[in-house]
Amino acid sequence: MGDVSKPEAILAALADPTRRAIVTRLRPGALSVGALADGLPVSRPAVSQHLRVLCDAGLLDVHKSGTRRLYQLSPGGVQALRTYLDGLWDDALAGFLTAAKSSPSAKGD
Amino acid sequence: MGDVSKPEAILAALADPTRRAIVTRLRPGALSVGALADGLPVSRPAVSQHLRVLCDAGLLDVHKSGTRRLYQLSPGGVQALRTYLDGLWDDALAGFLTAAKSSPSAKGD
DNA sequence: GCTTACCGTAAGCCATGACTTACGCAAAAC
DNA sequence: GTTTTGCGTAAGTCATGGCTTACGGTAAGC
Repeated sequence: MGDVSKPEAILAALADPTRRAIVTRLRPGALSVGALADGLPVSRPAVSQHLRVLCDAGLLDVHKSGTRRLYQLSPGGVQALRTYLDGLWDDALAGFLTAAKSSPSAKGD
Repeated sequence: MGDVSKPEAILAALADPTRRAIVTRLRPGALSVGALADGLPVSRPAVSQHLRVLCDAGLLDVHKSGTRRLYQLSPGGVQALRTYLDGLWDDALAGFLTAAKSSPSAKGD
């Protein structure tokens, strides 16, 4: 489904505080929608909508268990963002080192 | 200034497409506000506002050079988000492995 | 000193999206 | 078969925030 996990979608998904709270609550393990909503300050339908966004971004995985749906973190989505940040980190560090050379700043070079 | 670089602020900052475009344009090296806005489909003040958000999140560093201000990527901000994702990845993988054991899935085990 | 270049800030407008209630559907319980 | 539980979807409301134009302020150029 949403296994492409583009960094843009993941960043957009993790931008919302409620969605980050959902992700945090899912870190210990999978939870049903009701259990998830029970510890959040929003209604259950709101949680469902957020879960859709998170799943669509590839951050969550869902599997049906009887009448309930268990949501859990998907390593693939997290990995996609990590890869993006690795490249960004590389460029940021290179730029930092370049700037360090250009600016004396009396640090001893 | 914003060297604390909380993951929440960084995620919120990187959620906007324009701000991601700014970050992308800064990957090769530092740029002034005018040069930055010149390659973006928004006005210069809009870029200034985005730069403020990015700086506040700890993702960008600024240093004055005459009448212009050079903005560049800050490794610290990127690192903060990487650290957050490392922990998230750890939990996601653990949950994935636990689920793999619980669900036979008739894949050969 | 005056002009020009470069930039940040303020005020206002408008679209995106997060939340709510109401509804419909599927699977378990009995 | 009927009821109950658990969940997703639809429609509508309202706040957040991204964009614009207008303005003020500082450093270089002449």
